[in-house]
Amino acid sequence: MPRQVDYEERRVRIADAVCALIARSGMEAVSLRDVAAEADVSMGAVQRCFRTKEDMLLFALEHVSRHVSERADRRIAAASEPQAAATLLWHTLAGVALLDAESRAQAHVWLAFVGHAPASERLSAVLRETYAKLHDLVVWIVRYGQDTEEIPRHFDADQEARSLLTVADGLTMQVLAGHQSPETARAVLQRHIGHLLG
Amino acid sequence: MPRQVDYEERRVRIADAVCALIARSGMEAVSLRDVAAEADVSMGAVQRCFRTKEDMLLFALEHVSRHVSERADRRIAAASEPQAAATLLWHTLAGVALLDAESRAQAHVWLAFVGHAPASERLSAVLRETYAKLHDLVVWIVRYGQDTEEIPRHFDADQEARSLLTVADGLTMQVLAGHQSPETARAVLQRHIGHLLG
DNA sequence: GCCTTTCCGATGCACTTGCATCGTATCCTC
DNA sequence: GAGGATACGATGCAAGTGCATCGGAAAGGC
Repeated sequence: MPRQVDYEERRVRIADAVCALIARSGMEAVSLRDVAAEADVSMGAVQRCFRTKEDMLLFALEHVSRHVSERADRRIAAASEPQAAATLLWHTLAGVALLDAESRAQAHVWLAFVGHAPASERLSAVLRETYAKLHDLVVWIVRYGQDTEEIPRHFDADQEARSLLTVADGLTMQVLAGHQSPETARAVLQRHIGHLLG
Repeated sequence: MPRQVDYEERRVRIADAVCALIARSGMEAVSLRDVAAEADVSMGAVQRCFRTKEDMLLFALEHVSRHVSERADRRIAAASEPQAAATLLWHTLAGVALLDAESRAQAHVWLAFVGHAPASERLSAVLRETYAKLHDLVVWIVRYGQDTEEIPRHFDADQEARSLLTVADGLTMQVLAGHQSPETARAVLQRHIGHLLG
């Protein structure tokens, strides 16, 4: 058998490079050569990992999606002792909104792909799937909050989850656009969660 | 004197072509040739109107910004008889969120430019300026609503305006991403405005 | 009718793009 | 080691990019 390479690791490395490039100069600055240079591999390696450029971009999006989803899931699964629903909502939505500085690149990537969606049905499908998962997650937390009586029963979990996710997305966008600072964004999110607590 | 041309009209025509292309296939599909073809003018004409491609994109963004701002302003200025603040908010924010089908292209453009912002300080400045104007406008409406006693005094106009604009942006994004239909988006917006009415 | 002045469309050019190709270096099995 | 399969990096290539150039078309003043 021949020389073995951890393709998965390399793919992730390349995906990170893609994210960095998108965050720095936007989606249309992503060329195979630049990606290879950023990831510090040869172009041949990139081509071996991904059949086409679109495959590469798709993987990068899935990479970010996975990151966001898993971070949100962990918040819940890892809670050995029960947490307040408000706390869960806060961490989950703050994570989804990608407000902290380290998530900024991912926020850019997410936005770039939403903008790119009409051009690629495959990308669009990944986006919708991720949104659906996040929505279900938020619904679950809201219901959980109602079970623990933190959140009054008269709220419609589905509607409230939709609102919260919308706010998170809006914050992502406005922080990226420079219209809000991460701090004011966090405040907005806090207030919206506060509304649910009776 | 030589043959005269209405440059402004042509610039707008080209900007519309840019928007159409962005909406159809994303920002990175915008080439001078394609723009010229879409606007049904020659490449030479495009080059005469805009010194560089970036100038063209900048004008397209300003075009959309102007469109959004003016539509919002008109809602208020044209109201010869006083309107309910709730109605003003509704129309203004629905306009900003670009929910109707005809605004879909503009929503795409807006999103594409937010994604492109880090690559161009000039673009970024236009975005921030537009956001600032819209924010001031929404603040004004909220205060107006407080003056007419539609909206309780205890609400902080600045904070509420920030929230509302955030929701509008989030809706733009989620509708584009295919996670919400324009109908559910409108419902979310309605509910958020409803919260303000005591 | 001519001439000046502005505008236009085609073409050229240097460069970058995504992808294909190919000889070589690398590693595992035997 | 020897052999063979695999991954690699450099190079090639056609297509497309933004921008510069230039000959000629159109439109008014004299």
